[in-house]
Amino acid sequence: MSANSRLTIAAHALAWIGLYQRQGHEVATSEQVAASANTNPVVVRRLLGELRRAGLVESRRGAGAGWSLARELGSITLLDVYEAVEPGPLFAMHRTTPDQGCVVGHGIQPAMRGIYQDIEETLRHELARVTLEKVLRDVLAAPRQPL
Amino acid sequence: MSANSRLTIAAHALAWIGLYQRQGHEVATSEQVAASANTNPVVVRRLLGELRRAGLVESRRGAGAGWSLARELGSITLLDVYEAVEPGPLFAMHRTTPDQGCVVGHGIQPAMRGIYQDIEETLRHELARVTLEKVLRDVLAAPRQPL
DNA sequence: CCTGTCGTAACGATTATGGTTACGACGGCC
DNA sequence: GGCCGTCGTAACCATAATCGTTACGACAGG
Repeated sequence: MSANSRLTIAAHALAWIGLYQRQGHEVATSEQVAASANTNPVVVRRLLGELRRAGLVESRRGAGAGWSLARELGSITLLDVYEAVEPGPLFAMHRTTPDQGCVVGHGIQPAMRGIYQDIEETLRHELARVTLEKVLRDVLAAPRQPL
Repeated sequence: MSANSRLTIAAHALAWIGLYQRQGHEVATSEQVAASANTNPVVVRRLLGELRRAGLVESRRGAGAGWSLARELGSITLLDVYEAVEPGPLFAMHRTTPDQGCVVGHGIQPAMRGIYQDIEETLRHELARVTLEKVLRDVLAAPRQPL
């Protein structure tokens, strides 16, 4: 499917910022998040920008600038993040219109549209069950490095 | 997500072949299916080849060659087709290893892996609920062209 | 005014998809 | 045995998305 890591990186960023704020800090910088995710600050700023448009985070400019959560981790779900950073549908229709003179060509798109809608609805429901609070909890539950 | 149409075209091909066989024909050619789906015969052959590897269809070569179902439409589910034509996972991890010295960087991948596994399991369950028999039924139920 | 960070444009590398052409392999049929 | 239609598959290209990177203006606090 040529999956992408946008949802993963966005969740990583939110978890990082949430934990950082619980440690008493006001804002986190894209550079800090990028260092943790081992990627480029611009990639982080782009994704956080989409999360800001969705009302999940806020940004401050100027000196001492950075990012902060606009909502509690417990009130943000993976569905919120998914909708913020993943534009299109899960499955695509034909790139060109099927032969409308053929019975199958005529009926296939309405049929698949209905089926895909049900499936995506279920996916959204599953994503909505996972809060970023749970993500951070799972992150912190990972076994420590053995020495 | 840059969704693709592989599942859609594969389902289209199976429905077309199934209906064609119910009309008394032995085999269907990639050219016929491609005409209905309004794409190139090679694209159809490539997808049908993957379905053949999964044991869903059979192909005959030589004169009077073509494709036929290896199973009844009622015993093929969208999950079978999905697994045959969609290689990767739905969501990807980071392209590079996150900073293992950071608590979040260290725990994020195990955490997301578990969450993604649950979600994909639900998706597979939903796909398994839809048989190609139902797809064809929905296709034939599409409203006829009004004149 | 200086400095650190955001915001965003621009570009390139990489990858997946899908369309196309080409051609050998195969197997019924005359 | 040769012909012909179809599969099987390689090769190539166009397109698009993602991700990394560089660059630079905008902004605000000290």
